[in-house]
Amino acid sequence: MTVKNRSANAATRRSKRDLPSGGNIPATAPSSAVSALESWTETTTNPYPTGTLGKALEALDVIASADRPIRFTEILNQLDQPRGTLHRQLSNLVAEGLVTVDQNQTYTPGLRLLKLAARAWSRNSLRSVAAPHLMALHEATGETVHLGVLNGLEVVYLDKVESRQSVRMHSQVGNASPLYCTGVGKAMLARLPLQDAADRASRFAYVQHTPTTLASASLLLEELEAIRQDGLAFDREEHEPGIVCVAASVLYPEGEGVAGLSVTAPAFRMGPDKIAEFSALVRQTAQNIEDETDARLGPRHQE
Amino acid sequence: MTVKNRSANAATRRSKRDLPSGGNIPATAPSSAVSALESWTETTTNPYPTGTLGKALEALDVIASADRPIRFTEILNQLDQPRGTLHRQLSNLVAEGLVTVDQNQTYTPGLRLLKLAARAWSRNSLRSVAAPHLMALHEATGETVHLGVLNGLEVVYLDKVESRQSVRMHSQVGNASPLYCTGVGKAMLARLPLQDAADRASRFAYVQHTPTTLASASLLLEELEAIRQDGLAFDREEHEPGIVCVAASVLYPEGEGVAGLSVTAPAFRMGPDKIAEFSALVRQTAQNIEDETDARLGPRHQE
DNA sequence: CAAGGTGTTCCATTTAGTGGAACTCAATTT
DNA sequence: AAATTGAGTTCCACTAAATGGAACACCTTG
Repeated sequence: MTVKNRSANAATRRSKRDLPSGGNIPATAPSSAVSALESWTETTTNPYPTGTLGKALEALDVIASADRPIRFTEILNQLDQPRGTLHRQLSNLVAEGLVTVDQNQTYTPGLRLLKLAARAWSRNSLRSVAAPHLMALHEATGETVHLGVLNGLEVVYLDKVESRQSVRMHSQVGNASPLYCTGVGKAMLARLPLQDAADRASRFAYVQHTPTTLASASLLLEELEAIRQDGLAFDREEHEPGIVCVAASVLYPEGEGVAGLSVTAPAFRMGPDKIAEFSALVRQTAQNIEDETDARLGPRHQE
Repeated sequence: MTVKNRSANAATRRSKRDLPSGGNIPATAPSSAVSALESWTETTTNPYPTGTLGKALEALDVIASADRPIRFTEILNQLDQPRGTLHRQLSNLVAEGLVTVDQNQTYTPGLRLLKLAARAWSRNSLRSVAAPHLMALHEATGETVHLGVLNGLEVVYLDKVESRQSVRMHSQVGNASPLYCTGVGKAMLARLPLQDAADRASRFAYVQHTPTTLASASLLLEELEAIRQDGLAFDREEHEPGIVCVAASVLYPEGEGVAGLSVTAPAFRMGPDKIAEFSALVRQTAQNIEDETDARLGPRHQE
């Protein structure tokens, strides 16, 4: 076979069929080693060979990332696979309901994704434990409350409570943001083992979203130290201009590691006084959730 | 190789590798023929060979359907595949972030599902066109408003606007309910070609959720006729006791076919007078959304 | 410490995914 | 109207990759 320049695949496929390091299924994000699972978080091509599944998901990712129904050839161009192959993969995705085609041969994410995610979400234990606490925090502060979990180099938001929900209702759930410029992100980073936090810190792109966005690993690490001191992280308009937040981390024992929660508000509504007031509430809420997840799992914890 | 009684697989695999009927990728749910894609909606094993992908998704489905983290063997029992095979499939799912394992070797749906679904949802064109209309309908009625789409034998809810969102916030988005006992479901069925509606009607299980649940295909078809007359469907406590709703269908031209929307409320708050009042609003809202999706696609519609 | 169960790894076998090329069908162009 | 391009689909020999039986760890339990 002619190898051409199929860089992605060539780089991807390892010798025969060995998994990350020996084939053992690693507990997800063990929060100490740089997890094998972070791969798909980044924009680079997945470095681990998951065979057919990986290919199919690459296609699915392209379709999901497109901001409109996307044509066959566009997908082809972004993936550098042979036409025949891609076509069959798409057939399969369509047959499985993960993707939808309409008459104009344009592809859109399918409803099955929604169904799967809805079940996943509603059964997520951290989320369900946290929900009432988030609600209480929202009532106490009157501001928007977020719950997020650490995922590679991102926060993925699991839940959100806001008053003026109106049009942008579910906007955040399932969304992902960088760790280095969000309150929840920094709170979670600070909770990681030092080495792990440093590893991740070294891998961010440090896109300057606003004038106050942290611009380098060293600045970030310095701030993490402060966060460790009092258990609170702040977003000072670092991600979106005019938006500030107070955040704290939650450790939950079910192996997936670190989560975080925050109260977010426009800067004009949340001055130093309010921040001080909310800080205690946020810290307390994080503690409550952590206690409850601990309790749920029972005292089999110290073994 | 010894074939054993691997019924699922045996029944699944067709001769060599032919797709549903010749291999052409069919436009999803063409709302006339019984679509190939309904398969995964039902509980029976997927009758189409999607090879590895299909197998992996079966496993994912099992994990997502479980109401708690599930162990390896439990999955194995539900799937009837060799241990080695299942193990490798799970490895792949984990490596791709679709599934998460914790220390106790229990499997949970992964965050990637949420991310994918969130992107799918936020970019869904029907949903985004409909959102402001749903909002308006909610303001006008003060009651909960749903948007759902037809998917095989189910309604999948795409959006929801309710006032007392509190704890059960996103509960419905992505959820699926049967067609025959929901307002949206019946409205959509009535909008299908007669033959198609009859086909589907013959395939429901007709579980008696409440005393008023329609109990047979003939009863359903009769009611569909009435719904076609005035374009409105009603749920008279047919799915949940004490809950009624008024629904109408929306045809949207992007190939996926039929959708529906409804106003839902407790029966005591929505008597005959209110129903009459809301009926007009519901009908009008459906019309508005339909017009707007038409307009969006431009007048290339009659060709 | 044997017995049973559960999870993981190995490897020869063969299935099923691959991908180059040929084909079809439109929409353009000459 | 014939010729050209380009997008989507199909075909099929080739081989990579999935398979699955069996052996291996590692608990837990009697």
